[in-house]
Amino acid sequence: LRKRCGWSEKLTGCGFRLTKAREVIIEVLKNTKEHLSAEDIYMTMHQEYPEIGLTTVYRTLEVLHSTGIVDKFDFDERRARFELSEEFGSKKHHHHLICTKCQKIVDYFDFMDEEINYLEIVTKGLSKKYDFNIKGHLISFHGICSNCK
Amino acid sequence: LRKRCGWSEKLTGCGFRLTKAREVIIEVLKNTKEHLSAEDIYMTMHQEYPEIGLTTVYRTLEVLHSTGIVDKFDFDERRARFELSEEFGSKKHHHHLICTKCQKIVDYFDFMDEEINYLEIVTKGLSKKYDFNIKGHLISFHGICSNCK
DNA sequence: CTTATTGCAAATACTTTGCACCAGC
DNA sequence: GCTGGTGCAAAGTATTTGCAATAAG
Repeated sequence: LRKRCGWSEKLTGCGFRLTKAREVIIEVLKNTKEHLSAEDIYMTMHQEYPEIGLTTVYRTLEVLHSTGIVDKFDFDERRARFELSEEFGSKKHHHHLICTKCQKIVDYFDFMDEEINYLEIVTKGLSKKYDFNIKGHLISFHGICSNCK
Repeated sequence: LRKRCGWSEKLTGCGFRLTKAREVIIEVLKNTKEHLSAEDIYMTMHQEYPEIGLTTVYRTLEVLHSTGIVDKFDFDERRARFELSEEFGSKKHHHHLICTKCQKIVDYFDFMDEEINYLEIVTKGLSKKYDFNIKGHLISFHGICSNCK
């Protein structure tokens, strides 16, 4: 029987303190469907919480990432992008479809049966073969979107 | 009937010139199994070709990437990494297994049947559903490797 | 009261740009 | 010879770090 924990329990459980900045940043991530950069997050909160600096945003994201509360993505850009992990966000697990021309990113959630089947089998196979404790995966397809064709 | 072209034909075909720097950089990429960063490449050539600067390496990689001769990867690092694309390199297409602790990257080539089957079907399905012209994919699993467990 | 957390400024790391010169074709 | 390619130095951008002040538990 596993207790269902919120992000605050997870943070305190890992020895981190609950602070305004952390609360606000999680709130921002909860209220978007986008993959936000550190600066996006900073800009969003800055009106209402001008006392929270960009450095804190970076440091908070690092903490939230290390505890598994947010996922971090490196698309083919310079900056990293973040979103709440499946466990804590409203967003279900998804894969990406990236346009290499306009950089638009489409999230898709509606997996085909083959996709689910594949992941299960291959995760198991790889874990065994390479003696890895696999925690997750990142799948993205790239190409040219309808607008850019 | 499509003519099979080497990288030099591809470059000139796209209106780029053949230069020493481009030749040497491709040579470096051919002689490694690793995913090299721009600086890795620069360091490797620097002994023998001290007249080629880091800037040129960056600019060349940009050209080679834009023409599809090299693939560019953003792992969970600050720097980008490069390798010859399947068409021009000796390395077959592969997926990645990344240790989130020590950052070790394992390439795996030995796909299970499910993996190949999956990719074919899902690529087709997504192309149609999202009206994308899909050129490729990037698949990585992450977790803890045997050493770090 | 103890120690993690923060803001600011400065530092870092990687990458890009401006410009004058050089080299493919 | 025309135009793209290059080296160098300088600028740019995302991110990290040092440090003294502050706040969480």
